[in-house]
Amino acid sequence: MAKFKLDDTDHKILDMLIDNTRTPFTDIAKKLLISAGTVHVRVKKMEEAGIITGSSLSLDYKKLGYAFIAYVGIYLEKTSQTQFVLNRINEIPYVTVAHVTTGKFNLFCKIRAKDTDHAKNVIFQLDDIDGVYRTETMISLEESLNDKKRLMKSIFDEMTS
Amino acid sequence: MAKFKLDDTDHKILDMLIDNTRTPFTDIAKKLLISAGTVHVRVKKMEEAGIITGSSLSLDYKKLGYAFIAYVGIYLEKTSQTQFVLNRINEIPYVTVAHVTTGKFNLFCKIRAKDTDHAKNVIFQLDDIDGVYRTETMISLEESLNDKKRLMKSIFDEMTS
DNA sequence: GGTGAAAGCACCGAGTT
DNA sequence: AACTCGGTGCTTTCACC
Repeated sequence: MAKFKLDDTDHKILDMLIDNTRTPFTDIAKKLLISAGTVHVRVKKMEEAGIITGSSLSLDYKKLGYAFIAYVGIYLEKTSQTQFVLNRINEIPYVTVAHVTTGKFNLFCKIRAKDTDHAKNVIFQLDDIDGVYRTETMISLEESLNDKKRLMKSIFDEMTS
Repeated sequence: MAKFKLDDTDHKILDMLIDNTRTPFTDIAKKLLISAGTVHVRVKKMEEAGIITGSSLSLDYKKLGYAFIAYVGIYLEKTSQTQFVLNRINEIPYVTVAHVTTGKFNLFCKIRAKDTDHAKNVIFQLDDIDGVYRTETMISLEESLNDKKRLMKSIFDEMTS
């Protein structure tokens, strides 16, 4: 888990790829005044180092009829059940991410559903897992994703300062 | 925001691209026993319809020294300040996503930081925003992302049933 | 660690069925 | 809507710096 050394060029390559993984390496090369081969080698190295773990499509879930987002906090009967419950949670496809947390809840997850009825169904599934004592739901009325470029820039500035 | 009609072929194309946006269309074509041109046309249509909104790199933030994740619930003095505070929140690069919510909190966000010290700093920034009455933090000890393919499959099964 | 050129493919539009 | 096909341009490798 050691920090990996990224130089200015790596950073600029990531910056151009982060919001469009299909940006041609030739375009990147032109902009950075290096050869396309170099871009290729550097991307490959970042992949091998595990910095770049993959590339994923961004889909508009609203257009697919899945506009409902909620966060569900989960209280367990005993913390020793954490792993078991986490495994059960991850079997539910409508749970997009789950966390083991400190604070109020033992577990915490984000769900994506069609509508309130569907969400109710998912939450009932969560409630029904053995060891779950109680759940608490927060419904998202509006989601605003932050720019990944901004975070990258901060991480990079931090590295080089 | 109407549902878009995706057939089995579209679904299979998305399925192959969702975890690797650089999968060659010729590979997809071979697997689906259609021509690469058809794959191209269908992807383009899904882009035009706004189903596919983009593609993004997945990075290992732990390897970049940003292993700390927390969720912060925000109580406002007045709900009329929601938009103002949301805008301020989105200026902080370490906030990766923010939501307007019902339930306990008025706003809810996810932060990514280097360590507890850094997180403290980010949370103090949130606390300092005009109109924020109080915040409540849940620290993630472990994050487990769910497979996007599984959600896609469920969405698709639902569409065709 | 970078280059530039060359070979191999992929992309993508035009024309056809 | 889907296919084929060809021009264009991207990727990837390799000998060399």
